[in-house]
Amino acid sequence: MCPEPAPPTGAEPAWGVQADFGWALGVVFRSYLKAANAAVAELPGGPRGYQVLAAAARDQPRSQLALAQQLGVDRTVMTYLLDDLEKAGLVERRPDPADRRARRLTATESGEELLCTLDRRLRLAEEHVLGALDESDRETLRGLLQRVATQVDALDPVASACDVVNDIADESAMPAGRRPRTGD
Amino acid sequence: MCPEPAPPTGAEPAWGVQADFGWALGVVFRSYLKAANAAVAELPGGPRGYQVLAAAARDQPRSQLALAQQLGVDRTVMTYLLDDLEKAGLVERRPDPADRRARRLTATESGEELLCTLDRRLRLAEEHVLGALDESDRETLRGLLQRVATQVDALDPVASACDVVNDIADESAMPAGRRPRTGD
DNA sequence: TATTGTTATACTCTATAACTATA
DNA sequence: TATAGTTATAGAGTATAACAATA
Repeated sequence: MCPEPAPPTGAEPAWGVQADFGWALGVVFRSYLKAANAAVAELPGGPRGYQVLAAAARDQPRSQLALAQQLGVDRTVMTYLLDDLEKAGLVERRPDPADRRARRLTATESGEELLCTLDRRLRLAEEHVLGALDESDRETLRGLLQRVATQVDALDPVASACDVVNDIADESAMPAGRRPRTGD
Repeated sequence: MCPEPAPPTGAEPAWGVQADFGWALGVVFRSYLKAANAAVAELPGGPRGYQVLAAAARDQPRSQLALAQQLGVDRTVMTYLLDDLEKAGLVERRPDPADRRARRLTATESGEELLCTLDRRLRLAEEHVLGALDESDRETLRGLLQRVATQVDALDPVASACDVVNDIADESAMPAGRRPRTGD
């Protein structure tokens, strides 16, 4: 009395959770995160630090806040991240001549060098995670993820996907008597 | 002097991070996580609670520990999760007749009902996240993720991907003078 | 008055260690 | 002695709120 996510073959034992999108996405993400973590372990801030460093080197963000929003982190976290990266001599905070409240971000030479190395390692980590696929399928997966991510990011760089579910929650009938704090 | 991830077209401003696999994967994952969070917000333990409930209903795990390992969570976390789910009357811990240390897990009727509803909502959340793709591309993406996840999960249900990077770290030349605590 | 960035504080999540009851 | 489960404690990561400087 519930269509169950329909296991691919139906013969294997212990399917259940394993058959769904969320599970697969989570496994792949955590696996990549683990590899990426190891790849950039020496960098203050880990993978997040990498994104900040990469943005500083290539996007030359106009302010800490702008970068924080672009990466979907709190602006206070950005402060800590930059403190550590600057202490390590990888990025610099420079005053914005146009707005003395804001700070421009740039990568030092040392930062750019390190970024090169990290890029190479991350590429290897990525290929390790995608080990199950041949090059053609990897390209396809990368492309599809890119399309989804781009749209999601365009719709709402950080939040999104959340309001929708409020509608979903209203639409779908609850098992009666169980409908706790919605504003939680 | 560094091959840079090669922006797709090369004309757009502010590419950088946006062009890489890790970024796309992270955006998609967080977006789905947010939607899933909202979809199962009323369930103790959120998405993790859902996975436990689903496993209890469909896999009938032989022990808490077995399920914890299958889901990649600490066994202490499993205790908290089950405490809350049991308190809500959704799952039951029953003594394993074969091993009086272990507990069998089953979903209550109330739990199965709720699971139905949540499955439906998660399906909607998933489709919302994949809004950029037509049905055919969604199938492709699901299939590819499934293949990658299955292999990753088979190689190492929890860890994996980590040792590899130790090799990577050795292989790749560091910018000299910068090679902090490896055992961190 | 609103905004950028910083600091201090509190909260959540997760992991660690110690304990029990079984095997 | 080793294992399943629980509990208590500590740590990392994150968010909240208050503040200073500037717009």
